[in-house]
Amino acid sequence: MKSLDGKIKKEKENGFASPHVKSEPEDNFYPSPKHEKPLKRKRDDDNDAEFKPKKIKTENDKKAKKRKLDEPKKTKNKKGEVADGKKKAKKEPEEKWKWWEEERYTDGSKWRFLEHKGPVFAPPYEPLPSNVKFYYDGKHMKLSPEAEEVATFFAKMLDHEYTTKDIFRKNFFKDWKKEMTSEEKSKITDLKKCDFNEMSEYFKAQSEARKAMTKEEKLKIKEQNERTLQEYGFCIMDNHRERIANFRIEPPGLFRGRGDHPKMGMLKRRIRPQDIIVNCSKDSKHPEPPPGSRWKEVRHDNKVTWLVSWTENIQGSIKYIMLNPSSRIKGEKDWQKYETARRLKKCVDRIRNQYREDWKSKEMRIRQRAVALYFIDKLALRAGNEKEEGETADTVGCCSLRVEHIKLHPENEGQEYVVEFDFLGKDSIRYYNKVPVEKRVFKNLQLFMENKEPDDDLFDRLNTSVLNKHLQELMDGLTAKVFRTYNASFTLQQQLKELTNADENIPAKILSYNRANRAVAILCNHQRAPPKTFEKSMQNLQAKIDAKRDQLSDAKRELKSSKADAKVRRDEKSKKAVESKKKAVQRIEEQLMKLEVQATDREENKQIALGTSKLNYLDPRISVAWCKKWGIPVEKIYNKTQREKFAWAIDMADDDYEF
DNA sequence: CTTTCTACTTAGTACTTTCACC
DNA sequence: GGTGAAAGTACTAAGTAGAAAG
Repeated sequence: MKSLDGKIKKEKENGFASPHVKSEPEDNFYPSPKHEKPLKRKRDDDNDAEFKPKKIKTENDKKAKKRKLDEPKKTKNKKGEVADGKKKAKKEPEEKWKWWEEERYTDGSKWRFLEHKGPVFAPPYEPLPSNVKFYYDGKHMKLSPEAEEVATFFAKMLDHEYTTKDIFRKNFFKDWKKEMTSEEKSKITDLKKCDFNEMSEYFKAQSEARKAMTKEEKLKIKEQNERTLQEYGFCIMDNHRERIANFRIEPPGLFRGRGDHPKMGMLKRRIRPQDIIVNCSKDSKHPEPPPGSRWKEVRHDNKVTWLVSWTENIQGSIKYIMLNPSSRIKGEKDWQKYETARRLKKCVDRIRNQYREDWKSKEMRIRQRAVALYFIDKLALRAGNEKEEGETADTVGCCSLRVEHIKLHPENEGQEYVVEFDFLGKDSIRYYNKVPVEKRVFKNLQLFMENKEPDDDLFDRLNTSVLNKHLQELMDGLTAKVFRTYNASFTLQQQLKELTNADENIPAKILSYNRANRAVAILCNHQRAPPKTFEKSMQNLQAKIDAKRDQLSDAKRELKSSKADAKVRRDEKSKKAVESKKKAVQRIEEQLMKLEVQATDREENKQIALGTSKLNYLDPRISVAWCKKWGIPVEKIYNKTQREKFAWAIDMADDDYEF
């Protein structure tokens, strides 16, 4: 039974960042070029933009435009753009297709026309030069190309800790042997006797050489990449040229799952044309397989969004090539997600009352369902599908929690009915939290845990499918994950309201935004490994602070002496000197404060990742509205990629948007 | 009903580029 | 103009959820 030291855990009081003021690293803000949007069309005048896919719904009375052919946009690279003249920041957006002003398909189909060039395969294996040798038991051994390739995968990871892990080594060795000739197999029987060092050194040298390339060489590569992107990185879907997210096939290598993965080290095999299923429209120009090869299959299924798929050999799951988040097909779905969350907002009170009632149910399954839902709602836990044991790392979500993952404290640090959670969630990220719960919940948990072993399911009468079926009855389209979206977005909106101070300048407001964002990230338990350079960069910052302090005391001393001087001399000049010294002191004090605040900010962000919530949980219209309301350029909040993904929100949200 | 399959979203990290500073 | 940190991007694993199969 796991008992964790109470001190290691991070503080996590359901979520809110401590309220210091801090400044963001950067503070050269351009004076808001006022994000002008000529009166956007209103999406709906009745009530909030309802987004119901699969239902016939004409976007308010407005006649939606037909999806018709407008010329595919040329996508120039940024360099080209700069070349063609003064910065015309405004020019691009105007010619962008506004898919959100068009009607959606209501028949479950995802497209009418789809044409693409197929995937880009991993480059073929290049055998090592003959001077780079592999040694077995101290003796040079020339490997067959197949065995050599797999050996290089291991050699490339030599510096990594996981090549020392037993499971990794065992899995690797087993799969490596499969690639060996029978001779090799009979010779190489012990991984410990394998010396990959020359190979490893060779790759390091290669990567150094790559870094040391001349400007011209680098540019050439860049141009080649750009050509590949233009050729394979886009497709035509319903008359629009859309960016593909991942048009390159995953190269072979050694699988590294996250956390304690039983399959780590296994060989991820090379994908060939005959493994590939292509999806496109019948009347499109079909992608050509590489000369001398053929596709596994070409199909024309417009009920799905993917262009290419293949089955991966580690878990046997299917991988897909799909479109970029900026595409219509992803954007519509994203928008819809937030509309579902907004519908939940309207009925969440009812649902909460209902599950509270259900805590008293005489049926065990209903009580379990109600307690689980309470956790999902209050703590933003994931649903917790069951997983095949031994196939993946041992992680859980709400429905799959086991008895060993919680501890009950009738009384803890002055609070009653505290539940202590400690488990590994998605990506083997630890979730640790101590939360006071209502007495009824507490009593129910005691009941659920009675006569169970630590590794028994806490909710033995519940799974995600049962839970979701129930949720579906409470609200159309409601599933467990909607609660995460809802609570995240709601928290952002509420925190922005609370933290934004009208009198503050733009950097301070952005700081507040980041704080609100951080509150959500904490709620959703979005963590990251502290950056490798963290300690160092923290030290650098501290050094800067110290230097600033010294500078400050110097300045103060000077001020003092100039004051004394002025007292004696009593002339204009020395008075002026005093004034300027005063100013200097003030300026330095300000700078010092900023640095200190920056340090706090960075410290607070050490293990918290803001990106995931920003990209996946926060209704972008809340952020856009906030920017508009306070005259903050959207660019301060969203970088270019993010602005492309959220173009719909940027276009449609007014400053008074309410989630 | 349970299990398996499929399609899609969400996730952290490694790598690459940009930017601020000397 | 060189360097190191920060920002941005690419990558792909790991989830959710619903449908199909057994």
